[in-house]
Amino acid sequence: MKKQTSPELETMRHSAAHVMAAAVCRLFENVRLDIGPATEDGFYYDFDLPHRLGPEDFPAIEAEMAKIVAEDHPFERVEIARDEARRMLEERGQTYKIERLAEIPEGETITLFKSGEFVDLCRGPHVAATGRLGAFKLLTVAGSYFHGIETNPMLQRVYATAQMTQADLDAQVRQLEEAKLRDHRRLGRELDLFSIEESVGPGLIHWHPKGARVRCLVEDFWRQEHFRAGYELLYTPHIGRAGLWETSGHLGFYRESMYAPMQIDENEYFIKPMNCPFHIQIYQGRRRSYRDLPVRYAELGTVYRYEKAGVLHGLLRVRGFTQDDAHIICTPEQIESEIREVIRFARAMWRAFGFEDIAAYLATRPEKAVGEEARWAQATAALEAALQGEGIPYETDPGGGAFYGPKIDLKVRDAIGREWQMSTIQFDFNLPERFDMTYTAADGTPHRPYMVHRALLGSIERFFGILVEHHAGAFPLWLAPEQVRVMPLTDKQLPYAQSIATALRQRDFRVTVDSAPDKIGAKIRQAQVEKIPYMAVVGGREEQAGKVALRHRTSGDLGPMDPDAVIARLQDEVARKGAASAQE
RNA sequence: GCCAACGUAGCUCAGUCGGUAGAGCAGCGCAUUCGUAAUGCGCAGGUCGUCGGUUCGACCCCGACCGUUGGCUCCA
Repeated sequence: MKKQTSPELETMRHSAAHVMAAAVCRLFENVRLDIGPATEDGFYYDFDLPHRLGPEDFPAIEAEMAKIVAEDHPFERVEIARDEARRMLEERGQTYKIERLAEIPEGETITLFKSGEFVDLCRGPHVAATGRLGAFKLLTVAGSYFHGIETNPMLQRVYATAQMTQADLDAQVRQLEEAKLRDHRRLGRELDLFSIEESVGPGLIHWHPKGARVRCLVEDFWRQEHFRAGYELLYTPHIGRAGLWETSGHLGFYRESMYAPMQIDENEYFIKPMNCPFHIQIYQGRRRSYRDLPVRYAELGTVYRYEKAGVLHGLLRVRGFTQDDAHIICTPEQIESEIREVIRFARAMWRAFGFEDIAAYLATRPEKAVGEEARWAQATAALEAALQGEGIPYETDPGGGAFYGPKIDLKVRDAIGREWQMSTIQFDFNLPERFDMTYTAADGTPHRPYMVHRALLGSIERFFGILVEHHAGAFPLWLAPEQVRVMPLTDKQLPYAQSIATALRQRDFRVTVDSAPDKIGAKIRQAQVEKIPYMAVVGGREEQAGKVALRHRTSGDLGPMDPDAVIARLQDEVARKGAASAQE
């Protein structure tokens, strides 16, 4: 996957951030600056000032920026000694900048950038002069902790965007509008897929019939593919005793994400934030031989995690969700082929759902880690070899792994170019130790198995949200909650319409009949709004000929067809799954 | 949790200066039986997020709480 912004654009955006900061300094008193980088789709600048910035300030700031652009100040790069920089910042009361200065490593050249009266400690680069900015627009203001640390003071961050030309900016605004139309929260309500009820609680999902139907289809497919790939499926409880979570270590380092315990008889129980301890119990239920390995346990396990109120977001970030979890327990000899299988599996799964563009991130051993170095090395090598063997482009994040093992995260790109991380393949050197997991090797002695957590879809809730956005609510035929709507032109064709619906239902299609006394145009509009893939219009002509006039939601009128031909066409499209949807 | 904005009918939104609310769509009823994205007429629908305060009087002003949105942090 390639970056979507060019270095020129980034430079221009960063320069725009300086201009915005300069404008804010002109308009308000006592502005202390932090930093103003370019981002993937714009830029921001963090300030601390007594005035509370709000959208009502934007027109003035934008106007001042336009003035600075018109003044066309050159961006002047000045190298400066550290002491001198410090003195200058102290004079100006730029406390955040002084801290930033202290973080610059010894020996690195310190530079300032001047544009008119505005001076900022900055590495650059910048455009030649403030007159060289493209089109820009302020977007929102948000709070942001200095350095992103909660105990630090909160700064005011102004988000903005900039493009080389006004046309590009307009295009970006259109793209934002497009994303808004695809928003799964909006479509979830409009298409009656799911809801979140204030009376029940935030972050808790209610699947309505249509959403539940899609989920069911996703899960059926998921189960079928897992059996085919040699997994065993498990169901495990939703709660477990405190002792279990002590052994697993969750109460030690994960407690703030777990819900308060409940007292049952004399014991404390916790609702599960993860499925792993239960799977391990099943593994531990009897002695395991090397001949039993690999063990592949999979579960659509619903877990509950406390998420801070401010981070909840539709289906993408919730408090109760269903992981498509699996644990692979295997010998050292098996790990490479097992990882490779998982990657293949993930890719096939994504393809079925219409996602082709995949990239990977390999995260290696952090400073603080458990487990022997040799195991880390072997596991990391296995992950890398599998990525190379499967020809998946990847970036390495050195030291980015969890303390308990290295991992690969797989990201997919959706229909409008956004990247989503869902699959994760994660070694765990911690739990096998804590639970003292073993298998008996060929030599009769106990050995410690390797354990891998993996999720393909991530969470069913989140995956469903992404699926809705990817397809803009127009599910491919195999997933559509309603696949065909039969529409009699008048009441006279109602019995014939029913017979067509029955014939399709007998072939397992999801069909309804629109028997409302509306005109055909209104029925079609309704079905289009509901994003139903096929409409079967039946009037007097069709009834006479024993046909239906098939209409597709994007291709339009397909003309009269024999019911058998319709069935053959739909069966073929269902069989092609994601491949079919890509053509739409 | 923190910063900011927001919360009016099922949905989208209007509501002037403080004098207890209105539209479109959806719903329901009646009429219409129609050829590929909206047939007409009528009816009904609200503790203005919740609680408290100010006021003769609060959708409107103030406070607290709940929720939503955009961020910060973290992640599936």
